[in-house]
Amino acid sequence: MKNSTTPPSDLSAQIAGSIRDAIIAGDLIVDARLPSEAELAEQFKVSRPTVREALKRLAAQALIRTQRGATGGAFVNHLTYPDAYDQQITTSTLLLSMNEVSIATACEARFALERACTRLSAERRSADHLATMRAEMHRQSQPGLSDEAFCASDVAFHRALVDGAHNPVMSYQLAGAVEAMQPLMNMITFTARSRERIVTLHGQIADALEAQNASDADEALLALETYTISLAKDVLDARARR
Amino acid sequence: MKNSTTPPSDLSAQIAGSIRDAIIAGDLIVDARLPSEAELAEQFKVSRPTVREALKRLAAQALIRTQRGATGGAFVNHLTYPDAYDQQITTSTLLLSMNEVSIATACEARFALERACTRLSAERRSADHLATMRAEMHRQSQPGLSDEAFCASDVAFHRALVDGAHNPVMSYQLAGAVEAMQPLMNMITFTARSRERIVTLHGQIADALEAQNASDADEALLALETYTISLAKDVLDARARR
DNA sequence: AGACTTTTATATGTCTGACAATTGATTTTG
DNA sequence: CAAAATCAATTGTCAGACATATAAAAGTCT
Repeated sequence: MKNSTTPPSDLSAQIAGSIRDAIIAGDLIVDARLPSEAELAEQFKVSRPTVREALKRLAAQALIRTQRGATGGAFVNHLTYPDAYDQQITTSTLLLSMNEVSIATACEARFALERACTRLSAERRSADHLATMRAEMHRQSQPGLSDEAFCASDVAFHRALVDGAHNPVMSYQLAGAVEAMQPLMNMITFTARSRERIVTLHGQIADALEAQNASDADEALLALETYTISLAKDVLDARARR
Repeated sequence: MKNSTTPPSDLSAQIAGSIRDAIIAGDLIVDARLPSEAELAEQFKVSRPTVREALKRLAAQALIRTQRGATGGAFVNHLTYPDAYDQQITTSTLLLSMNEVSIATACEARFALERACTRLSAERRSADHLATMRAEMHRQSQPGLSDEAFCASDVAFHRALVDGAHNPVMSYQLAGAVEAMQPLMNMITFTARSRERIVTLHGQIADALEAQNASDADEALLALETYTISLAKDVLDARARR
């Protein structure tokens, strides 16, 4: 954690850094109101536009929110899980798309992390989660489903698996891993045959969780990982031959 | 992933969203130069300060970088792993500190995710990673080490464990989980006795990885999780009695 | 007195116009 | 031809102004 230092230039970055540090250090607690832009400008000896640029930087990270009006101003934001999800997903998606991460590497990470949930999910999954998983499996079985819709349903299935662990921190961490994969997965064309196999494996996972059998779920996830990677490999090979 | 919509207000947020979407969609590739601020202002029918606020938002998320001078401008940034780490850690730290996440929940998530690495780490760990782990264990054994330094060394140990999996996506995902725990861990006072126990468990983990025995490493990690949670519980109980 | 309306103060949101600083490209010069 | 001076384009910063939203205060009517 050393993102507090800023290069000598860029006053707005320095100011944003100062305020961010104050928030992280706890000097500014949640819902505390920052001084007005005019006051900040005076404090930091800069103009208001510069202060505003700094505040926009913080707003982009969901660290503060602003409100207009008489009692308005910039307030330290309560970072909610959905806020954090969004950032996590945006960052992860871009990271994968800009770093030539192979599908194999991404899949390996994703399924390894998902397997981390099986113990807890097998123990704690509620009827709700099982129902969601079954419902998504049903959707995945429907003919005429577009590849994109199939992938979206796949994500929903796995989200239910992860959420079944009833650990919000884990759900948050894995949201990025699972959802960021979607653009990569969308490159794959799913045949009727491959969909059938995937749904079968999903069924095994759901069954194992319902029976609270973590190791069976692990095994099915591992098989799903292997199968997904082989599907992706086929796509890439076909593309290379072209 | 639905962070593209923006509330009707806040022109700079709308513009930032437009550009962000263009980047994510691939319309703007890495290192592509955006139009100058003046041109963007004309395109979006707003003033330059408004455009600048939008660009600062994107810069805060490391989506673009700016350069001054004749051939300067805003360029689509190559999001590197370190960039992503920093954001991940900042977000995770704030999320934990602002949502009354119990130490037990955070620990559970962290160790579950770390156990996801043991299979791969046991298979692929290099001599380098093992050496780092041993070195950190040695540091942790030194008397007179502050609690903070002990925690920092603990983080380094676990980072080596995670990096041993040789999967950068996984390292990135776990950087947040491990480092974000540090502020929580810093609340714990480590006695000589508890340090000894932790180092022993670290030794078991390192030994298991060296022997490429994943399940032993799993077991040691589980024991470490249990022990860490019990230590934290003691601290909280003591604080509650006060 | 109490409820509704108007005013007012304060804050952010946006615009205009200007100048400073940086930096690559161009031109000039030795 | 090479080094130095100049130029041009672009971001960084500033000052001042007006627009707009919003809650509190003041005023007004019943």
